[in-house]
Amino acid sequence: MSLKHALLGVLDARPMSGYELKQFFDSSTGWMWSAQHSQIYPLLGRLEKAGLIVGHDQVRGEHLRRIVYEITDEGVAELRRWVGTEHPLQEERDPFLLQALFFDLVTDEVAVSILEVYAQHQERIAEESEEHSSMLASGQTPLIRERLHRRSSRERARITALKARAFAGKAQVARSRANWARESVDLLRG
Amino acid sequence: MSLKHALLGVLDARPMSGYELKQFFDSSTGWMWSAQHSQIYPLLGRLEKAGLIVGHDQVRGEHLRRIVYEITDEGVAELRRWVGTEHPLQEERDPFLLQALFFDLVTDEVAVSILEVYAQHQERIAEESEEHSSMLASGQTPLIRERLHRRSSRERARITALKARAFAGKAQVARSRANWARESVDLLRG
DNA sequence: TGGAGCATGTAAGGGGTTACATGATTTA
DNA sequence: TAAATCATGTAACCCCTTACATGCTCCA
Repeated sequence: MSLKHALLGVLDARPMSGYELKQFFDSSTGWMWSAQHSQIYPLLGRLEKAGLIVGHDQVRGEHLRRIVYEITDEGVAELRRWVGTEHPLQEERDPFLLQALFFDLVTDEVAVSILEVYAQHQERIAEESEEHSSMLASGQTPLIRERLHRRSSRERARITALKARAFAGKAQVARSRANWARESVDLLRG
Repeated sequence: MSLKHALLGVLDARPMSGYELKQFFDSSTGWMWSAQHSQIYPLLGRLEKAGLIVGHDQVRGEHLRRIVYEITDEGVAELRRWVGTEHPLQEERDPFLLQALFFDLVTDEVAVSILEVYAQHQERIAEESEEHSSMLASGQTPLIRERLHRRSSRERARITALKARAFAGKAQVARSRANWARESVDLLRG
């Protein structure tokens, strides 16, 4: 139920429509979670039925309608409960490492070329996450500003520090994957 | 289609039954992939229908039967094709980092306790993967011995090096997650 | 006026987990 | 003889992706 709590977590900053949520997920390399709109819209409906969010209809122009969802007190309570709970830590399942496990079946050249694309991809994620982390630390992303709006300065410091930490984690993992891939390339070229 | 190629990759070392494959996946913290038997048995049937593997019935005692699957030449070709292909690199979706992103909703104590369990879990994965990596490097796991059976010593060196590298990657990622969690604990404790 | 973007939905199908179900063989 | 292990299957359900489907509004 990660998407559920990803939605609640964003709506805890400010009310949004399904369309806005989708755009937010797509920004900065998938934020920390992502989903297709076909998954978001039905889930928003279910969350409303469950009383965790409430939707308000808005009209733009004559007929273009959208539903802006706001988190309820129960929604915040559910999010807090989920965050404060230890969840079973599932097995790592990394399709790329599975592929790498069988690199002996292809030539060094092929393996190197696949590893280099992977390394670049992970480096991009690492850079974007580092960037996002420092933006959060200095309270410069649009959403963090809204989130901090009615908080005391003590709370603000804690919130920004913890959000920045999470993205630093994403960055570190990506950096470590990239380094491993670069080392592997060096080894194969050795 | 990762499980499909995980199965082919193991069967490329030696023939196995569904039951043995399941046990193999469960050994050493989920190997590089894992699956429930309810997913394995039907898939083996489909792979046989597709001609990538062939099953041979065996009987133990009077009535206990099992089906031992062997990879075919087409199976090896399919595995090689898959390994030599660049696959779309999907978004990172780490449920734990999502949870960590909202740690500001709980007390430092709760966050620390959750982070410590996570750190221990990742450290265990790192240790087991490092161990497995060096076992592979020295050709000491049961499966790698079977895999190397009919290979030249040149091939053997390359195969063990690459398999060990893949598990080294798993270890590095887990280590990096554990380090991040420990750093986070230090930060929260001030 | 046409195309990009706004906005929301449903349907089909694959991958994965949990639960249901059955029966044989070995070992304490 | 009872429990652990061997051994294989099906069914229901959830999450996610891809595709199908519709209509409005703003701007060049």
